[in-house]
Amino acid sequence: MRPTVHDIAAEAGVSLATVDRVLNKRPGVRAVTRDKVERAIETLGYVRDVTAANLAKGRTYPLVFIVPAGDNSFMRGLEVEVRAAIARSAAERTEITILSVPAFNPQALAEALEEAHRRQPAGVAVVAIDAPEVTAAVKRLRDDGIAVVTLVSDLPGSARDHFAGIDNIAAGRTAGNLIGRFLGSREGPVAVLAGSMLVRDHRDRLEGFHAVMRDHFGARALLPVIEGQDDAVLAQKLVAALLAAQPDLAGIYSLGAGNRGLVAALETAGKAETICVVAHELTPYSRAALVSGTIDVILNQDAGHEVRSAIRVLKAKADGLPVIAAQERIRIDIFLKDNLPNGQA
Amino acid sequence: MRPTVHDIAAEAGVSLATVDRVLNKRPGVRAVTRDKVERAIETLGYVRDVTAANLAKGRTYPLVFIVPAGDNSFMRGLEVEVRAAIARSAAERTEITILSVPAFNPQALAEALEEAHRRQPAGVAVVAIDAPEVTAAVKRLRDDGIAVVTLVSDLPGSARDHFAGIDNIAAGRTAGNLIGRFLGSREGPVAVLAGSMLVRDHRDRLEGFHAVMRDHFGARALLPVIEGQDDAVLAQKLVAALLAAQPDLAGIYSLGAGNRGLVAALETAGKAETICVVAHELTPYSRAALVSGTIDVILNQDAGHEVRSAIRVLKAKADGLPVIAAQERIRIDIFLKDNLPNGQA
DNA sequence: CTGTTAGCGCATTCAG
DNA sequence: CTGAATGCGCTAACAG
Repeated sequence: MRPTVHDIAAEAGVSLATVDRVLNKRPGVRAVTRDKVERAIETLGYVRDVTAANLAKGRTYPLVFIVPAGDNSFMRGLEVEVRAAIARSAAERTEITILSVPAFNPQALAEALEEAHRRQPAGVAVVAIDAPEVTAAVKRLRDDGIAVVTLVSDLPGSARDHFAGIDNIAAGRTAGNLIGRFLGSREGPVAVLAGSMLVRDHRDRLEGFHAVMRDHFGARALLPVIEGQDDAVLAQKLVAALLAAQPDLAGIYSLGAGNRGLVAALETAGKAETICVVAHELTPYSRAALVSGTIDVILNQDAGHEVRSAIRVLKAKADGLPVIAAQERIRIDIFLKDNLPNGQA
Repeated sequence: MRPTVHDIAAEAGVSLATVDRVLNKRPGVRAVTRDKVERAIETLGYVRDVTAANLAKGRTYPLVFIVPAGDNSFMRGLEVEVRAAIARSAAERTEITILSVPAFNPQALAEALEEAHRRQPAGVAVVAIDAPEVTAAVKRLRDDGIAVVTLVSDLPGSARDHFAGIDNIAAGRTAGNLIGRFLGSREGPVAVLAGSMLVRDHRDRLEGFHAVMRDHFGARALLPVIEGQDDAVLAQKLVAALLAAQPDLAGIYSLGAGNRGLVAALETAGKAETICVVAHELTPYSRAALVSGTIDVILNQDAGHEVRSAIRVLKAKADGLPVIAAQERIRIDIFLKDNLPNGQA
């Protein structure tokens, strides 16, 4: 049987309360006494039973998640994962509230952060927009002792505690490498379809993509970026125009959402098979297009992992505990039709 | 505050003990009483606090992991993950023993399973070899009420409760698709380096690979499989001979271990840059070769995920609880140099 | 500064 | 068949 607080109390010749005080680094213990207890902890090899501690504390963590509204499938999937986390609230001692905000609207996001602030939660997770008013709102939260984690899209240079998302520069590089190699010696330019340069993740992906294309596939022409606002209808219109204007288009990197529109345009133009397409995020639509062959590769971030990581980090920060960075790293998944998971999405 | 056993006892007008009896489906409760309690549970929306239950029970799960010995980096990484799980034993209420056995030796493995049996654990996780004596030993464990999970390599047709590993046919297909597309119109045959056809995972990968090459890249010549016994020295010798015999070799699919030997042979022959190589398992060696460009793609299974999944399943089976299959699915990771995680491995 | 005591939510004797 | 009482390992008033 592993040692308990009783054992260390006996070993040190003190009471339970004193042991608890040094265990939780609370004041009101003489240095000598503290030493005795710490020695006992050491010699007995005591490790605290966290679940028992939580049971006794009865502590819960009120958290707020701020997620963009709209019909972006990835964001809807993200919200599903947050709701799944809500379903686990009891076991995880969390109380999660979801705040929905219009997409690509810095003003609205800043207001949502204020709303979150008013609720005085232990932490806030937010899909960020890279804008000064957002950075300012995050700072106010932090100044008030509320932990902040950016989710999916980061806010570098802000006071946020942590970013729960993928390395988007690496994602862009991966896309470039795959498109470059898949096209091989085949002729024709490559286009990029983005959502908006207002969000950091899209900017980073573009940067990584351009870097690889420049360094390793310099002969390949790159067309100017198209911004589809992550909107399926707009994306379809823009891509249709692109296909008409560039009959010899060889590849498309779709680094944002709106893949439904992209796929529709490709299929309408009868180009589904011939153009090499690398897209982001595994959703029911993109999945179908991968299986049918319209999309060749999907780069994905696991929204479930991101949400669970954000919660772990938020709880740790709220308790002033350190975070094991390596454990919280979100991986860039690569899916071909052959390694598609059978499950959800 | 969420309802507790006390609340439901009060609501149903019975004692705690009775509530506990129906909660844990123990006998000795009249149907009427049981109904009353179940109704109370329903109306109050009670959900049991598992951590408190575990605390009260003080139950632990003795588990045995059987892992092949030798200098196979992947297996050593797997063992590291099992040791990490041992470090978490306190929190997870497990007591894990590791048994080491010579690789590719069905006889030795069957004996290790007997040794595990003697310890009377709640469950056994085993990297299987597809052989009758192993299947028989697994059956004896199961007949004795001990849960069995195969790890990494499965034992289809046996009595094992679950397989914690990837879909190796899909992995082989993925490898075929990537090699086929990367080579494009380039001429030259493709070779396959395996460990041993004695283990199911290698056989499955080969099957998937052949299927895709046949169906989608029919023009590409496939050389007979080379078996390197997952041994670096042997693999190096065999690959060196292959390179000498096939000067126009275009690609290699390394579906087992022994990548150190493969890489050494390629670099010695000065073919590191020119031949397209797809290999399995991210280890320090394969990682370095991916970064240097000798290996083009690494397919990986996350040993940490596999170990954690095996433990979850073993505990659930030991308690007679169902397993959520989708949640325990192990994904096939694809790594290019661009999306390599910075962490371990 | 230190000790006593009473729970947290649940499981389990042991009586009745 | 059912209930009262006790304890799991830890925390938190409240006394001293």
